[in-house]
Amino acid sequence: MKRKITLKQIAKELDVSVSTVSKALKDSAEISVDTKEKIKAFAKLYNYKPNNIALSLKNRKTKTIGIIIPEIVHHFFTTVIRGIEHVANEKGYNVIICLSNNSFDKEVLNLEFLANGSTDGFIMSVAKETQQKEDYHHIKEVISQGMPVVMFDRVIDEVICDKVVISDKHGAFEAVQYLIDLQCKKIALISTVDYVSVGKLRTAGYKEALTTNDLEVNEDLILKIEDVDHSEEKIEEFLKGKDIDAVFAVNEQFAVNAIKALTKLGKKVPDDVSVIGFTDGVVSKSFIPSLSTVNQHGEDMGAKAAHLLIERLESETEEQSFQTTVLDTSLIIRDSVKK
Amino acid sequence: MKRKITLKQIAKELDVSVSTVSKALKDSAEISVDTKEKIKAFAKLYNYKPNNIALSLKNRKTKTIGIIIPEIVHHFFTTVIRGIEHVANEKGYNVIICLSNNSFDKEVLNLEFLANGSTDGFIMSVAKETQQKEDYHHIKEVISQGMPVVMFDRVIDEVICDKVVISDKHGAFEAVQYLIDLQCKKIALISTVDYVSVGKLRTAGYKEALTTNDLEVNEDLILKIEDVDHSEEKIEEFLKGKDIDAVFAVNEQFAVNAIKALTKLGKKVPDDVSVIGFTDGVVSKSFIPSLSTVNQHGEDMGAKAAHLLIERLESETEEQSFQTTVLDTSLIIRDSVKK
DNA sequence: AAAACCGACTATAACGTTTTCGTGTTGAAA
DNA sequence: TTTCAACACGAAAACGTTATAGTCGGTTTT
Repeated sequence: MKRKITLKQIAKELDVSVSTVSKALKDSAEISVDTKEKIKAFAKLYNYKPNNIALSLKNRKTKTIGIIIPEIVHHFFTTVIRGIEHVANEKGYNVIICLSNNSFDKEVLNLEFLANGSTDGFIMSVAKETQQKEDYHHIKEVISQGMPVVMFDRVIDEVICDKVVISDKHGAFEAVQYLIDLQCKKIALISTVDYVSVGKLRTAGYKEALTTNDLEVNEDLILKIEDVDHSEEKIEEFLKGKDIDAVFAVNEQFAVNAIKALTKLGKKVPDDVSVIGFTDGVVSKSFIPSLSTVNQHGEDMGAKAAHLLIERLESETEEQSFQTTVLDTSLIIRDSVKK
Repeated sequence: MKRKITLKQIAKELDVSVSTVSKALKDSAEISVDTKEKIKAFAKLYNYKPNNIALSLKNRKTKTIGIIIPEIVHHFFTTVIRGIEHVANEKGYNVIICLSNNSFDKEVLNLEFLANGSTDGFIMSVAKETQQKEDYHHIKEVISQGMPVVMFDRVIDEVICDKVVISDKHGAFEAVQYLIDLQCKKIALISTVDYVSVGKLRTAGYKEALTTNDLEVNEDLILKIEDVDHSEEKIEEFLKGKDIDAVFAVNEQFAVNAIKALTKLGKKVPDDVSVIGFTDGVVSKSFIPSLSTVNQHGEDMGAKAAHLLIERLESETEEQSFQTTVLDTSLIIRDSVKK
């Protein structure tokens, strides 16, 4: 087993100083052509590559981006990661991914740990529990230490940093407007509890669409789900006996479960009830009927977040103005709505 | 903006040496109680945390694991990541994830880069292109440099290292056996091209189940798909006019597409044709009819891989015996097969 | 009272780089 | 011959730690 070779070892072998080796490999003009060639050849032979850790320590930058997300087994988040990873790689950065599992404590731990030299900045979507607790000291802390943070999707108004979001409210508005244009009048909403920022915003969009069209907001037609795991029963129970002609759900799973429940209850989708979901995942395309959804363009979101972060990392000036980029959603109409 | 504080700064402030500070914070007996308390209080006040990079350089270990996978927007791989992340975290390791996007070149780059000090070892599933090229020098290279590598799912026999796989062949065998037990006699197989190791193994399991039960292997009933993106049309074309009573597909997508195609062709699933897929993802549960699948237990796989890697990282002795762990699959029977 | 010991520190080296600032040897200009 | 660049290289510091090996004043041992 050959260990990785270092400058020092090369220097010793060739009987020159470490500085000479370093300079030679950087093709410095200070070193004679002969020596340079000799050193380069030797380095190539032994496959010398500078040690990243040593470089990180010296340069005080790691060229890695920390990503902290609540969940990894999650289609949307993975598309965001793909977007981040793509531009990060293009710009010579690596990504190190930590999962909060929606736990506040784990988010704090991850952030603190990565902030101690492991990364140059963060891209994160905060944990559900964090949003619930409304405790953001850990994020503010790393920001105050000079680490740039870019938040996406689940962002915190109170924390001042760059953000990338979609127009949740507007996306929901458009979806509901589409349903209204189909002559739907009794549109149910299946949402999450309000402390999840996106749930709240999408609910707002739903309500706005109704009132804009002079339809009444009927709280009986709104279901807020706390526990995703038992959503299926909850949704079925909720829809039972309800007189509705459309359902707008704030995520893919809820939409699918709604269709299942409706089918069970003897209603046909899309003939009796039209359904639109949020977030375009694998299920939407495959499902029968294929699901109409609000596409969040996760990959674009990740790419934008990465650009924002890297720009900040590489700008000399300590810009104090932060921006919130709002990405458009797009409505994908498939078979779950009337034609 | 307060920068992160260092030992040196603390030492200067309190007018002691750096060593004293270091020792005090480690609660060394060499330092008087008074001094220790003073230093600890100060460190706490300024929220001192040792710099990971410096520690990594000093200790020659980074306490991070590199994960290299072909794709991130992929249910199975994310479950594996979750498994890895879980045990890694438990053992005080971080994970840094790189995507090969199924490209050989990118896999090489990632591996080379991470091997230069960034990680202590690797957990990887090789890129499709790598399997096709059969060029594994990059993996052998890092192994020969003393970096432990654990391969999972798509493993390479030719590379000597720890491996975690599922019993692809046996899983396929069981699924097909199940179909045979249902009295199915004309079972089609939808697989991938042979250079993808898992496709090959699952095909072998399919064939073995047939021959064990004295059924003939009919190559006309076997479809090998190269390009996943256009699988839907390919599958429809393949199934058209075929007289079959069951389909076994080597992944979730193929199974779903098969059901769709069958439905289009006027056949009922499961009444006319039973379908079993491989890999239990989100679609399987949601789909109507819900899909029977061979569950791969991705999370267990990740956990096992992480355990293997960490064990090797932390064992003093340079063990030369490598093990291949074969995890059992389990057949999940849902509505896509006859009862 | 000399020798040994002890308590409480400090200095130094090391991990692998890069970079700034020397320094000794040429060859040429003065 | 002296002076001075130019050249080719080396020494040392720095990034932030930790571990090993001092150091030094004071107390115990005999």
